[in-house]
Amino acid sequence: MEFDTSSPIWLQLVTEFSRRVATAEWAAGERIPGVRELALQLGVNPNTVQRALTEMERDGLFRSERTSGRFVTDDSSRVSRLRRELAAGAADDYIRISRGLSMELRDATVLVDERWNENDNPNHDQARAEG
Amino acid sequence: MEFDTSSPIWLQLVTEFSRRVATAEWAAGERIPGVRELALQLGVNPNTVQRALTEMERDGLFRSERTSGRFVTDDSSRVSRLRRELAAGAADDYIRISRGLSMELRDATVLVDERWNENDNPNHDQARAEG
DNA sequence: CCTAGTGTATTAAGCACTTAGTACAGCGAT
DNA sequence: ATCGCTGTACTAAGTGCTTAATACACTAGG
Repeated sequence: MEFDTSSPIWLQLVTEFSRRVATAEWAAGERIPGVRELALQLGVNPNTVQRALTEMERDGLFRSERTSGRFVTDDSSRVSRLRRELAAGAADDYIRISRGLSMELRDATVLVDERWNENDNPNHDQARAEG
Repeated sequence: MEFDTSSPIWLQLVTEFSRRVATAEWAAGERIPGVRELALQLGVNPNTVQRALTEMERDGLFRSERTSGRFVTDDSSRVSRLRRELAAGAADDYIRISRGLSMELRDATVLVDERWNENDNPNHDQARAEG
């Protein structure tokens, strides 16, 4: 997996793991790979994976059984709440930036409409102000 | 100004200064405050402001005259390009996350519609997965 | 019993970011 | 000439992130 140097890797792992839980790629009640294996797959240090998972455990997304592994919470309502929060958070971020640019609601939704299908190609133009 | 501890302050300054240029809060050709005054207003170190402005200068957003100050570029097409890039970048981020959650285009646009007006209140619920 | 695999904890090193403090060159106004 | 303001540069200290390398307690399987 590719990581951005502009924010801590453990935070990016929280985002990725949250996505996996929210989409049931890691289903409720299921055991997830160990910290060492995840670290191998993701190309990071086990300590960094541990950091991310510990934070998420505080939020009730996982429970860890000290010798048999780590499991996604059984509470499926917790999972659907996570999914709603992730979507709402992304929308709010977009809204905040759009309003910061003095855009109108219609401009913001039209822009998403226009760009939705162009984002199939992973090599798409990703120019930013910070280049 | 409030800063997030999860990414470098100088990067957050690039975002904020870009917004100011894109909205003509800092108009094309206009002189902007010095690094020391900006640092005072923003509550950060002058070196951190310097770092952000130097990066943006590389992108042609500013020119600095060593003794009289720093000025927004006169090239208004450069400014409008910046504005388009900021909006498109925000939309692409939102699209990427939405698709990562297996959402449909209609769900994504409806969510922005629903949340647009609620984001007037700055004390709005900002719950995230990472707590 | 013994081995392998869990989560967890600790230490040391390197790196980037942030800050405070200081300094210098150049220009304009007095 | 002097003072004040500019951008710019440098050092030192502190902090957090990341990694490597161990180590420990516990349990399931052989």
